[in-house]
Parts: sequence; structure tokens; C-alpha cells
Amino acid sequence: MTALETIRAALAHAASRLGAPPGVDVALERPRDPTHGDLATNLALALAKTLGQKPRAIAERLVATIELPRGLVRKTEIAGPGFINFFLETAEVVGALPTILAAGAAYGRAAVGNRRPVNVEFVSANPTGPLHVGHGRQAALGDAIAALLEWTGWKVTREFYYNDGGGQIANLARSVQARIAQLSGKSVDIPEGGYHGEYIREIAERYVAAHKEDPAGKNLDTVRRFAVDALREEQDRDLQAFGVRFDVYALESALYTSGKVDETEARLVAAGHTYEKDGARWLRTTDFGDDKDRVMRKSAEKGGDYTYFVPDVAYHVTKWERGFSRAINVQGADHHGTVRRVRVGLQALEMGIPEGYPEYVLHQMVTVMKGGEEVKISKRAGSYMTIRDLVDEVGRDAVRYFFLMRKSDTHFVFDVDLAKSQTEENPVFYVQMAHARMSGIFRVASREPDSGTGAGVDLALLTQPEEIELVKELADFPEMVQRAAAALEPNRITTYLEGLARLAHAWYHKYRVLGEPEEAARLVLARAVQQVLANGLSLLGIRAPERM
RNA sequence: GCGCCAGUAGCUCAGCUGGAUAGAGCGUCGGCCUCCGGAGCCGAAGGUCCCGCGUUCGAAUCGCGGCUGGCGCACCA
Repeated sequence: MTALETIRAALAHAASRLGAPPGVDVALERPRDPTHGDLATNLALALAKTLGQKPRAIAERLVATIELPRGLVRKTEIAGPGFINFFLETAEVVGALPTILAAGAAYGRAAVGNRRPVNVEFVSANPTGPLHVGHGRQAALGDAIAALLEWTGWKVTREFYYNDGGGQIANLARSVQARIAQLSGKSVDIPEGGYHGEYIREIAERYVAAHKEDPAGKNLDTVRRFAVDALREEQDRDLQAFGVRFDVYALESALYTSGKVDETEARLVAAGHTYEKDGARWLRTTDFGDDKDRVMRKSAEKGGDYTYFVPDVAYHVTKWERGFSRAINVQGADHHGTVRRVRVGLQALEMGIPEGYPEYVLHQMVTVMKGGEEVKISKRAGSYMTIRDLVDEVGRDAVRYFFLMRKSDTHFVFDVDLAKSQTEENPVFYVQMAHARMSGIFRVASREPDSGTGAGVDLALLTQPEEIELVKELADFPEMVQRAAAALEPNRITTYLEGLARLAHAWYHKYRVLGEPEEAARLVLARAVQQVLANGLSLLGIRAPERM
């Protein structure tokens, strides 16, 4: 049990003896200001109202009541409006180091998820073109969120949903068909709403080469399948280059062929939330707080098809039925309008799916800056920065790191020049460099970085303030991972890593390791820093180089 | 018009789910560098946390009302 867990439990026990209601949430954190101790709690302040006493009086009684094991805390004080500050014995602080080395690559993992299943859906691009930089942000984000959940004990399924059944696919097929016709010299325009990118022409050429029996592309259905397959393959290659893998690829078309869409419509009708108007079938989403009702099946003159949202609902029913009591969708914020509709559709089925199902992580748009100018991204026109272009230009690690270092709900400006630069201004370089420096110490010392556990080393020699600060930062890592996972915010990890790297660089510059009396103890510290940096980076899918 | 998101140092952004004196990088200014990698190091200045009201012992954080910017409001997906 760590010092934090021990004190937290002791506080909870003391609080209950003072008459606090059971199950009070004990906030015990490392204060920003080291003069406020190693750990501090606001428990007395939080209990002031329910106990009807002054915070400082409660704090005094808590301190008098609390039972702590010997050798853990050297001083307890009450400060400010009623904070209780705990000062740990130095041995207890540096005692975190052997724990870190013993856990190794698993340090920071937790079991809070209890192996429960969770589905993380991301990218889910229509197979109508290559993946652009916005998809890249989503790929990095979804993969990191999935990793955070894995690190905290969830059983994660990474899922990609292909909308291969809608009107956009028909546009794609007709666009390719038009290009095929142009290849044989005919003057045919790309249809209204079609795709103009250069990749359409390439697909047309490949179709003609592969289909001698249909050189004019008359068979629209075959053209459609060929184009969708070609683009899916291309997207897969892009994702592979980015180091993202999926466990499940779900196809919208399969929901139709399996009858799942019809079944969902029938259930909605049976549940009594639908009606007919103007020849169309509507879902009364206003029953569930929507501002207007939504069409679920178009009128005959519009083709009589389902609108997109019925297959969307059907798809999420399959997630629920596959046992995912938790589902997270990572999407661009331009789709936020669908959030309520999917949830409402699931509610209208009245099959016991929770109101907040699925959860959403929405991300804002990406603009790319290069040489001080914005790189224009336009899908239909064809001038087009793809995720592969970006990875080729700045490297996989930098792309992933950059996409993860900002909160998802703020607009992100990707600075290509910064991402490529080999200086400390570049945060991914800065963090990786810290890891390389720690590795460098072991290289010079001719020791294997994975040897040793810290056993038998006198860690009491780590007395410098920078060293104590560094150890405390390392000890924070597991809590950090859990909070980032709970908030579904990978950017907390990059922020943490930059802070840790800063402390590591400062320590490295100020103190020598090899040849000093503290060598053995400092090697333990260096290895722990190296390990935590490596763990944080690997969680985010970024390499931790031994040298740069 | 309605909905969602954002507004924090000159710039780019953190801020651990309501805590103590709001932080980092870049930039600016002033010092320093024979070293396990100088691809440097140390320090300083710099704030109406968009505005107002409210809740609270305590608000950048929560609520309400504004202002500014982005996105969305189809029988498209």
C-alpha cells in the first residue's frame, strides 16, 4: 500500500469516528507548494457543513483521532482555513523508487476497470477518399483513449465503422464512372455533389485495367464495390503507417443485409414513438427532449430509404447486444448534432439502454501551418493534405504527440515546422530527449538499463530538493493515468510528461551521477525516470528512443 | 433565432473535476558555460483568468445573463 492509500484510509476511519457520514470522498493530494507538506487534505473543510462545526476545530479533532503507522509521517500540521498537511519521512518518499522499478513497464497500470468491456469507436471515415489530418487527430485520440482504458483495467475493443451504404457512396461510384468514361475520350462531367480528387482518376484507371469485360464502367454496382474496396485498402495503409490497429471493422451495409436496420425500425414502431406525415415515417424525438422530430424513412418520392440515423441506431444496438455496457465514440465536433439523435433513438427502443449511451469525445478541427502559412485542406477539390503526407513529413511520433497534446475540444493548429525541429522547443523532442539522456547514463556506465531493482542501495543519499521533487513526480504517475482515463483526456499525459522531462533535464544538468558518492542511488533514480517516461510514451503510442 | 464548444501572461497553451500566493514553453530583459551529449544553464519582469450577478468558509473551475470566435441546426452522412 502506498503512503497515499494508507493515509487516505486512516483519514476515512478517523472521519467516521467523528460522526461523518459513511463513504465520504477523501481528497488527498500533493499540494503545489512544497511548504504545504507532501500530502494535504481538505477533509475538515468538506465536513464543516454536515458536522456543523468550524473547519479548524474539525481538523484538530481529526489530527487527534487519526491513527497512522510509525515511520510514515514525520509531521502533521493544520494550515490555512483548515487544511491538514502531512510531511512524510524521507525514507517513505524515496521508497517509491523500488516500487517503480519492480513494476517496470507495468508501473502506472491499475485494475479499476475490472476487466469490464468497453467499445471505443474512432476514425469511422466514409470510404470516399483518403484520410485527412482531421482523421489523424481522431486516430491519435481514439487510440490513446483506448490505451488509457486498457491501462486502467478495461477490456477494450477498438472499432472502425464504415458508412458504406449511403448517398455519399453513390456519389463516389458515379464520380468514378464519370472518370472511366473520360478515359475513353468521352466528355462527361463529374456529377453534382461528386468527388473531384486525383485519386478518383487513379481508381478509374485501375478499374479499367482490372475489368476487361466492362471497359466503359457500365456496371455501377461493380464500380461502387471496386472503389470502396480500393479506398478502404488505402485507408488501412494510412492507419498502419500511423501505427493504429482496430479489432473490429463494422460495415453499415452488413446492418442492412442482416436485417438489423429493418428490425430496429420495427422495434421503434412497436414502441409507439413513430408516426406518418407527408409520406415519410417520423420518430417523435421530441418525446425525449429533441427540439424537433426526425424523419427515419424518407417518402416514396425521395426514394423511400432510411435516413442515416436509423442504421446509426441499429449499429449502436449491436454494440449493446455484443455486451458493451460502455461505448465511447470519438468524432469530429461537426457531427455533434448526431449525439442527441442516436441517444434518443436508443431510448425510444425502450430496451434498457442508459440515457448517456454511448459516450462521446468530440474534437475540434485541425489546421496545418507550414512556413508561416496555412496549408489548405479541401476534400472535394482534391488539393489535400492526408494523414500519410503528414506522417511522411514529420514522422509518426511527432504527429501522434502533437495531436494528443491539446484538449480535444479546442481548435488545433498543427505547426509542421515545430514538429520537425530537433530542438527543445519541440515538446516531443524534449520528452524523448529526457529519456535518451537517462539511457545515455547507463550507456556510459556500461550497464543494462533493465538491470537492478534498487535493492541494497542506500536511497537516503538522495537528499537534493530536485531529487525529492523528481521522486514525488514519479510517484504521481499512476494517479495521473487514472485521472486521464476517467476524463478521457490523453493531453493530461503529455502535460505530465513535459513536466517530468523538465525536472529530469534540470536534475541532469545540475548533478552528476557517475563517479559521485551518490552514484548507486542516482542510478536508481535515473532508471525510474527512464521507466516512467517510457511508460507514458508507450501509452500514447510514441517511441522512447535510447539515443537521438 | 436555437444548440454544442472555446475565451487564462505579448504569443501558444496547462491548470489534477471547488482549495492555500493562477503555472509552463516561446518571446523580452539580465547573468553564466572546461562536465554522463551545449541540440546549453540560471534568474527576473510580465495577469481585471472576456464582462456582470449569484452559490460557497473558499470560484479560472459550479449556476444565470451578456460579449467575442468556431461548429452545427435536411426526407445529406
